[in-house]
Amino acid sequence: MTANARKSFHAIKAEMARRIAERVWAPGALIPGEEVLAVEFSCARATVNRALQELARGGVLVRKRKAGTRVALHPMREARFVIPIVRQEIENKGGIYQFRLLSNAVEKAPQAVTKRLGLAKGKEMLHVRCLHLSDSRPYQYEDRWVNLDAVPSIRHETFETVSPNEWLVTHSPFSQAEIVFHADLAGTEEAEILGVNAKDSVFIIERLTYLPQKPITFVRMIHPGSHRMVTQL
Amino acid sequence: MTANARKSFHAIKAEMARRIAERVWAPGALIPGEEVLAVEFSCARATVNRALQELARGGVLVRKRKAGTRVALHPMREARFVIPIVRQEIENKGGIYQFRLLSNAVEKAPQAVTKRLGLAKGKEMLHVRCLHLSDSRPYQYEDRWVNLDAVPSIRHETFETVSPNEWLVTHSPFSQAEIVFHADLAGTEEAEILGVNAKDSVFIIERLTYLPQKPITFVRMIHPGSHRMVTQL
DNA sequence: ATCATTATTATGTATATACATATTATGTCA
DNA sequence: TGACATAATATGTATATACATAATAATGAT
Repeated sequence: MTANARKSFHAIKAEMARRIAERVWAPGALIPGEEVLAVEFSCARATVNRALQELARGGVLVRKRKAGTRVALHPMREARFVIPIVRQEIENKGGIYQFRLLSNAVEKAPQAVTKRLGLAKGKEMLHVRCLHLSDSRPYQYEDRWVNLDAVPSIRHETFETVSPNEWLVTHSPFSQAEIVFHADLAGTEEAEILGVNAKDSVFIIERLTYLPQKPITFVRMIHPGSHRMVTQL
Repeated sequence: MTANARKSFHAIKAEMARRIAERVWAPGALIPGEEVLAVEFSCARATVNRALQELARGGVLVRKRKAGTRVALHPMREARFVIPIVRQEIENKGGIYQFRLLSNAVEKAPQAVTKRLGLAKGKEMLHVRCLHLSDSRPYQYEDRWVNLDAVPSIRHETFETVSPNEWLVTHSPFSQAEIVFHADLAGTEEAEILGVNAKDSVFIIERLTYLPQKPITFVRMIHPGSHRMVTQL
């Protein structure tokens, strides 16, 4: 049965992962070539190749042409966070989602923003601030600056029914993004909006999005310090 | 030239990404089937398949058998953080790495730890605390509990030259892990160790690692609030 | 010996083909 | 009409084959 069992790349990948986990293939060791493994697993080289490539992408193997494949010495394993829109995030956790628009105006952007986006100092941008609530309790304070040149149509949006977050997701694509996580202390304004004490810790996610050569938006998403971002790997 | 240009799945993937970004393929829309695309790009279906699968994995496409492929409506794009060992992280940033062992003893683990790992309350575990420095300045305070049943050989390790982090990476594999990010205020002890003021914000990464059915270790990695985790996508 | 050139080799990718599988659409019978 | 079996279909995967590419090893000329 095992001899002629269906040899899917999943099974092969799993078996190879096991060998790595159980040190049959030790860290740093060179593992057999694709041809050899294909014979061992009695499958096509392409199948082995796919399994190996996925493991390499996961960071447990390091592959180099001609040099061969070896077990990663320092498994810089990648943690993958899925970043959904806030509404989904809240609803997935079983909360009731609401949001409150705090302000929506065209203003001169502060230098911190224009600099990050590579725009001219003092540029007029759309500044939208809103609060996302889960079960009527503050969940995330969103402070967003939008480049009007990139998304001119946003100028006439009122954000009465749809949050800027969601509006942008469905109206403005992006091709590149930079995400930063860090911790900070709540300022008095932030604290008041989030309903926490000033000088409490907050968890901040900053996101910059671009189209090639065109900055679109800079958001600071501020969570109370109790917020937890979880991922499995 | 374009007609007979080499049609790699990379190019095809890029072109499809462009179409999605520029709304040629709108969010939620059904895109052509693999066969059709293969004809359009004049390549094999397998090549189109690979491009589509990678885009689906990135979260911009949603595929379902028989139903076809459509552009994700709410692109829950995944952010991928590579989590290297601290030493590498510091050295990559051009800093000089050092670490200081703060304590290393077998103790009864607090309930917060045993509970998270699914171990018996009051279990004896190895408790190792150390400080990682970048250019002689505190970078990360590592507070770790290790399940001695899973890694008995760690008992006799002194961690004089190699940090517990690195020791475990090279001596104990894991197959599953859970990672949590959050923000908090520094306690007096943490503040002193990290050289920051008590009640300053700190950025905390918690990691639990397991082998199937066997908890290995629980670590709290505490950074000064100024720490930033960055990723591109 | 040193350096440039060439062969070798392991991985990377493309292709045609075949079959598997999940899901939807269809049709049949009660 | 509704329940259930059946066909149709798009994606998913496996395979043999061929060639591309990167990196190393071997070779030869100076």
